Amino acid sequence: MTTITDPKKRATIKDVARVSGTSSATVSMALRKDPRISEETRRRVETAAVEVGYVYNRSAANLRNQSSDIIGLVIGDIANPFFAQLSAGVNEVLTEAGKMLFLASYNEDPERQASLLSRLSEQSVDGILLCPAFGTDPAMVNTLQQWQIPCVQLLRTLPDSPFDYVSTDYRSGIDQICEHLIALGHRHIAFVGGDRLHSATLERHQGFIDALQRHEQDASLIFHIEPSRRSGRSFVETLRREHPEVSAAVCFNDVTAFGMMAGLRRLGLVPGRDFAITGFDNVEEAEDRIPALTTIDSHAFEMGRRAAHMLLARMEFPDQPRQQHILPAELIIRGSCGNSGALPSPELPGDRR
Amino acid sequence: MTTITDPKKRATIKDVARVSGTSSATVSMALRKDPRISEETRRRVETAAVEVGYVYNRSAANLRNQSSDIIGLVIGDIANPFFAQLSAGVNEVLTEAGKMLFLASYNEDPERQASLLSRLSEQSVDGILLCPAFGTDPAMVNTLQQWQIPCVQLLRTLPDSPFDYVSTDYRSGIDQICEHLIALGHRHIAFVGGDRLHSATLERHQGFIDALQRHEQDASLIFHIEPSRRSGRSFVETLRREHPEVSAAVCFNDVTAFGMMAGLRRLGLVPGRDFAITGFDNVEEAEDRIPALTTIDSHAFEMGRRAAHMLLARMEFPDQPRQQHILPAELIIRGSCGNSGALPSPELPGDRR
DNA sequence: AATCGCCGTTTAATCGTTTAAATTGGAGTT
DNA sequence: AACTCCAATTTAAACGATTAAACGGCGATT
Repeated sequence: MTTITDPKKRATIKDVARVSGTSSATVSMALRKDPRISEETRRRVETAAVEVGYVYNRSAANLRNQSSDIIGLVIGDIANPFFAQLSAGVNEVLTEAGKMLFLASYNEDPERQASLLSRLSEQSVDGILLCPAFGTDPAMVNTLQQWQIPCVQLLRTLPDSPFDYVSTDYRSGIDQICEHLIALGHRHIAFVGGDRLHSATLERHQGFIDALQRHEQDASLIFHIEPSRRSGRSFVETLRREHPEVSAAVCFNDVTAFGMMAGLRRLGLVPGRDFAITGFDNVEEAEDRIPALTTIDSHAFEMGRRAAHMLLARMEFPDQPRQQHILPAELIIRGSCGNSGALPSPELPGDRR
Repeated sequence: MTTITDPKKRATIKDVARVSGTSSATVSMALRKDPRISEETRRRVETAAVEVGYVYNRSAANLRNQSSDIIGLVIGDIANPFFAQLSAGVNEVLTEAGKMLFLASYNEDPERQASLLSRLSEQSVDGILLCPAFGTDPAMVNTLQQWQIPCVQLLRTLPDSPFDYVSTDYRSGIDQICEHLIALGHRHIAFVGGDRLHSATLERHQGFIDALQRHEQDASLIFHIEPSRRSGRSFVETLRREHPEVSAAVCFNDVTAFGMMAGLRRLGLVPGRDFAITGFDNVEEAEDRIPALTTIDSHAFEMGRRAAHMLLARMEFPDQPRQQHILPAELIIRGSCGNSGALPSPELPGDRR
């Protein structure tokens, strides 16, 4: 019914101009509701746009505007529930702000990270949320600065980074956990998990060492296994064999703790009674495990939201002073360390019979 | 040291042309290693590009090429570990193919889905991976077709959809589960979870009804609660009160099953002994729960990979016949239904004392 | 009646890359 | 010497939206 030049190609503002009897400039302004265009013309343009099935071409607009309304989210692994939660928080804020999200998951490979970052700069993304890989080339910081893309860093630091930063207080979190375990009477505590020594690992180590030394305990039992369920499970045997005196394990994160709990059961030990286990993150599963896991809430979703807000602010005011926000680590005491009032309890009715 | 016109603005092929003493066309071709450009010139161009800090401008290239090397992944909720796994699979294949990934998570809101899809078309994405929301306007299918964007549908069907499709055999999965439960002697079985009646829910219902009717059992106990941990947990009480005869629950997914297991414990019941529970998905947690969860593996990661491959194929051959791939549902028998040889077992050593 | 101002619209240049077509400079043929 | 051919490069025209500047028309002012 309409006069589109070629049904194969998508309609442009010129087509809309032709059908509405105006010029392309008018169409451009009308569609963006520029007050300089009269109400009446605007309506005419709008109906014409619908009629020809006009679809806004952002590539063209981006080229002209030197911007894209796209944000890049650069993370280690989207399959990790922690990052997934974080992404959901980021997504919520950015959707509201009308931005699209590039998911750049580099699988903990710094080279892939580098190529993803280049790609983002080629796309003229308006901003980057970066959780840098362990092994990131320190020169990357300069490169990012040269690109002049607003950037907020997450969870892991980089040497001499000038970027805004959002994280959880890992050090204090682990410190609190250790204090809790020491108060419960544990005298031989191990730290388990964290094979990549980025800041998120080192800060945990620091918290561990601080607390143990404060109480004049041995802080040398740090084991660098991959922080996963599988590794946690198989590591238990090694730990029991080589360090039978250890009565409590501070795990890098919740999944490592779950793995260790399973490993203990396999050896006939009951976590929370025969051995204390703690986690970090407070994923959903932590609450209804048996025993429920004592852990630190790291507020992944909220952190994603914060970081996104911070990036939007940085985009608006590129020259404002560097922002930094460390979310407090919140200790959540449940049953996995025993003697805390949570064990034995109705959570384990099966054990009673 | 170099002659960039304005240090504020990023260098273009023209800058590279000037510095290398060639033309912009030569630069364009040289950088893409077009064989028409001599080896020597290419090298000259390449060093000049590095010298001026040239960054490829994809907005410009996209405009000219009418393509973007971007794929849109449209899903319900990235925080859902199932979708997170799926995304990881998609990401793996697409990264390898040099595509970027738009994460479009619509939070189970069909309107947000619609606006995300428009946005994707505006961006001229090269393809879309769509897991459609419950409540998707049936006209959306036509709209998508008009946009002429290659599209692969995931997990959920749409009426009269012409798109390629990848999913798991939900129906057969639930059917197998029911057969298993019936063989174990259960005579009053409930289906729990699935508040949105998209195909992924209806197919499960169908499997449930098929199997139960085949054995002349009552197939009417279908409860439409939100398929989450929390809902599963609180639903147990209702179920026990209103249908005390029910001895087994077929859950919509694993997390609902975990919730129900926790709910049972709270009532002093031991899942796998006093009541049978099954899940769907086989998330990591299913394996080291106590008791371990009998479930169906739905291969989320692999499904993501498949869908991505299918989309790439569709992009290459837009006119090939419609592809469809239903991954077989694989029943994994563990301890949560009792009497299956898995209970009592060394998995529950704590109970023995 | 001439001038000014203003509103609504159009003209035309621009963003940076790609590519069909034109051009240049040799080498090879007759 | 005049020709063709070919390879290597350049010219110039797109792609579609944006926007500064120009324009036309009309009412108000002097």
